[in-house]
Amino acid sequence: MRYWLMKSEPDEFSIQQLAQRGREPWNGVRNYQARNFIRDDMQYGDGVLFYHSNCAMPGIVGLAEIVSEAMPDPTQFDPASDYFDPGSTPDSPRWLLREVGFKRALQRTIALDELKRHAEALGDFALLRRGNRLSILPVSAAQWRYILDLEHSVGAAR
DNA sequence: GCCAACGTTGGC
DNA sequence: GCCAACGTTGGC
Repeated sequence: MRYWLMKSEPDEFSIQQLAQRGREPWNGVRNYQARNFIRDDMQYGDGVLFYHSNCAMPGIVGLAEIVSEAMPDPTQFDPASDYFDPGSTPDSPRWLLREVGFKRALQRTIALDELKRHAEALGDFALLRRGNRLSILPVSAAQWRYILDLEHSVGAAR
């Protein structure tokens, strides 16, 4: 079992929307490194930190899990989609997705700002690397536990 | 809205 | 294969 952090802009798709729908095909990933994670490294049942990006308080807002195998992202074949990729064919799809299932919302947002203050304890964390723009990134078991412990601490005061 | 960082594209 | 130009991400 592995752990991941997946970013979403709350204006596009929020943890509240995932809570309502229960599960969601995670379409629109158009980065090869993230695609390789989806294809090669994710497994059914993996844990997901749901992260809100590009918003007033970026941070981790919920927990989810991977609930499907990798499958072609249908939006790559749809000319009307923002994610349309004319270079991809159904015979050899370039972009994949997995479905993500809602687990729970966190009791409080664990903000990026707070995570930065725990950078030393978190160790090498892809989210905190300079210039990081990956929308799907790996989380170690130790980082997963540490972050979930933060949920119940008064982290904002530190 | 700004802009640093990064990935992709395309000319050569 | 190099690299400048461009587009995107995402914090601030």
